[in-house]
Amino acid sequence: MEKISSSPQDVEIRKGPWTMEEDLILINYIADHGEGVWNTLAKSAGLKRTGKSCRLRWLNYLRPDVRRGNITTEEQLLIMELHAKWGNRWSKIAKHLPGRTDNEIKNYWRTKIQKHMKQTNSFYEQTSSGHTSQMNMIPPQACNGGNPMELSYYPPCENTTNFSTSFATAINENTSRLNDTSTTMVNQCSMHLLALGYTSMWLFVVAFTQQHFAALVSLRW
DNA sequence: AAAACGGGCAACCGCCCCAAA
DNA sequence: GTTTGGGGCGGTTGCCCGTTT
Repeated sequence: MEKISSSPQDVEIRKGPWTMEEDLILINYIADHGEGVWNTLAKSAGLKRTGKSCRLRWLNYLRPDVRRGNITTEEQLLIMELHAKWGNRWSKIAKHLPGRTDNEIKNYWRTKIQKHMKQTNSFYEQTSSGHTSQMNMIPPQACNGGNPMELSYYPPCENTTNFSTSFATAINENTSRLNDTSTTMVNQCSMHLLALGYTSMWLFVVAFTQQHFAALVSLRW
């Protein structure tokens, strides 16, 4: 597991899990000197680790304000809402959850929420064939600011109020952005019709989700 | 009891950005 | 204007451990 690699300068770099001794060295060094240039810090502290490794260990695990333990329901909803807004911008999302790290949120999303969404998708495939594909086809800019002309996969969202707000905002932003760039009336009309299409589709999605909300929430996380 | 499997999570990797030289 | 080094970030890997067969 733990391995030591050597560079041409014969500097041993440790990899793998951190030991308690290493943790203590890092904590004590930062307590005395504060966070500085991480590469320099690693050398000065006598740690045979890269600066990046030290930084990661400190930020994700050793920092005193790191919150450990289960993600609460409030945090869970916030993560879903912010992910709907920003996509996989984990560090940005983490800034809104005090004490939580981007790594933790990322892991949580991948292990819990993505799993749940797969369950939800299979539920829809079983109960309403034909609707699932529409559920998943919403504009990518609602989550990541992508090309409004492209449709892509996005998982269904239970928090319809928050997500519909962000989606509506995205539609408005997108429409105004298109207005800025369109040079002809024809193009503008086409873009408005496109946005209108998205809005109609979204209204359908909301209605459909509300109709099946009881079934949705009955699914275990 | 033991092997297989799967989930959770810490840690690493590679890319990108930015500031200083 | 170019180079270089540090930091930040998202994606991925691999180990540990509990559960299932």
